[in-house]
Amino acid sequence: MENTDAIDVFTALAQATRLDAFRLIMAHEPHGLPAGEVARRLEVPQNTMSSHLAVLTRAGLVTAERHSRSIIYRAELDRVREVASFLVSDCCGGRPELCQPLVAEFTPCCTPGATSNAC
Amino acid sequence: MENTDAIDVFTALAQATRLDAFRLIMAHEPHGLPAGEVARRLEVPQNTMSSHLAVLTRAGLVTAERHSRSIIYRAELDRVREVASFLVSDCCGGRPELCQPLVAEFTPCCTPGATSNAC
DNA sequence: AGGCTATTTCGATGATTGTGGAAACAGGCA
DNA sequence: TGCCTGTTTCCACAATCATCGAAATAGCCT
Repeated sequence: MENTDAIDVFTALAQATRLDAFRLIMAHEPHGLPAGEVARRLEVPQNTMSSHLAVLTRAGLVTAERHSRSIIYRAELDRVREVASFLVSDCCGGRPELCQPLVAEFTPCCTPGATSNAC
Repeated sequence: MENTDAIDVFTALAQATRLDAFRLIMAHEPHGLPAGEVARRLEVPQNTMSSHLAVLTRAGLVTAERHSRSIIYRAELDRVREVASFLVSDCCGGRPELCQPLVAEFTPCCTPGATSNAC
């Protein structure tokens, strides 16, 4: 993940309305939620919410799919995982054993293909 | 973790210089790095870096400790874990089995006391 | 005390961002 | 076609933020 991608993600989540929107959308995985419903539940005008959803979309945190007249937004949880891994990727100067178990949950032991908790 | 705490963390990381600074400090765990050294390595004036480090500190992402004339900054990786857990805490409306394995690395299986990968 | 180094605080400037009214666009239905 | 609903784009204003020169603070040394 590029540095600028991570900044887009953090910028997207660094705003109260957007953070609420993302968490609301995430709470509705895997069904998703239409844009207007997000605006209504958070009591924000539709056009304001629309621009916030656009920021979340550009950051890769949600995806939009048209369904008749509504546009359904769904969370991209892989993106969260990517950015978390990015943050701790070169922790401790490449000697991860130094900062275990702080990063234990982010890196090898739970990723697909790992064989044990012993990383 | 409060909603506002998460926003402070994301705001702190949503800026190129601060993200670089945090990752640099994290790369020097557990020894830490003096403020001037962070500024010098990232080629940023000391006072500019000082205000950025203040933001990171207020967000709880780093801690400062005076050591003679220098002020040593260290990363608070627990804070990263906290905010990651916060993000996925009510994923899928409290039915986490619906979005496994997306959140597998964040939650139970690798936390202290867990007994297996089978969460 | 005086001088030196490391760091922070103050203050001002230019740039970016959140917000929401108004208008435009897209799709369904009569 | 015309009308309605859901959503986005355009635009402008107020507020917040990043940057950095200058001054202030903190600590060590002679």
